[in-house]
Amino acid sequence: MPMSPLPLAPVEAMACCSPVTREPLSADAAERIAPLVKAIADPVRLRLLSLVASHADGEACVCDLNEAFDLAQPTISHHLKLLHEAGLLDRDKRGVWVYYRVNAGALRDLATLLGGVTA
Amino acid sequence: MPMSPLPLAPVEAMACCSPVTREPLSADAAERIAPLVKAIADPVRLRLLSLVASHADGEACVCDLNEAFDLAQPTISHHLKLLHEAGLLDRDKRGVWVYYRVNAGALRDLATLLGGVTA
DNA sequence: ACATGACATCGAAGTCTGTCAATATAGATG
DNA sequence: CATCTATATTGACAGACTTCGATGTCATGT
Repeated sequence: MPMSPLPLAPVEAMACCSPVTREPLSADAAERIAPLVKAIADPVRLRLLSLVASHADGEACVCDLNEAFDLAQPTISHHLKLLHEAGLLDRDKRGVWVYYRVNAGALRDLATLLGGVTA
Repeated sequence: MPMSPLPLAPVEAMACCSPVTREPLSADAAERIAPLVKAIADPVRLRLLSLVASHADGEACVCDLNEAFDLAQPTISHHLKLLHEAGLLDRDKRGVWVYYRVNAGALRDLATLLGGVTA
């Protein structure tokens, strides 16, 4: 399938980076940004993101992540999928294992968007 | 009621400010932070926050906000309540009108938390 | 006192979300 | 090929979320 019209990950579709507090967000922009924020609006996904980000080598195997939670494996898999689809986690399959690493740019854009430049 | 044990707005309950990407978030911390993120994980609330923040004098009357949306008044009222309860919007009733303004500190803490210091 | 206008609260309908058990897939190994 | 192991997908269910119309509250004006 050569360059088919894949749905962009939300993070790639962001107008990008003028803080939300600078000028009124258009309805369209809000609709594009909200799913990104929603992706991290869950305690499990926050911890997953945090675990992957702070893991040695900047990546973590699903097997490691599963152990960190008291949840069924499909549940973790589901949350990882959401984070991946939002563009916040990159996926890399090596052999039988799957490694996730954070998309630093995406996370930075998100922080900026939320008024980061207030400093 | 003198200093009764009011439930803290989520933003006041944050351990505060070490970026999510620095070290693994504890389950407790994640449970405290997630509701805050959830508060802005909706297109309408994102726009409300943005409208209030970018409004002249840094505050906006509910009457102004209602007009900006194609939604019923109770719906806007509901979203404003959520933002207020999360500690992101301050509420100030003057006469018949109610004015909301952003809690800049809360928003900044949130941005920092999401890895703002990545720069 | 009564009416009006601004905003909040309530209750209900429909949709979305988080979770699990069961099952599928796909690489490694015997 | 058969099997085991790591991860993903499916289907189902309970609870949470968004929205609305109806109603309540409170300050102001007549």
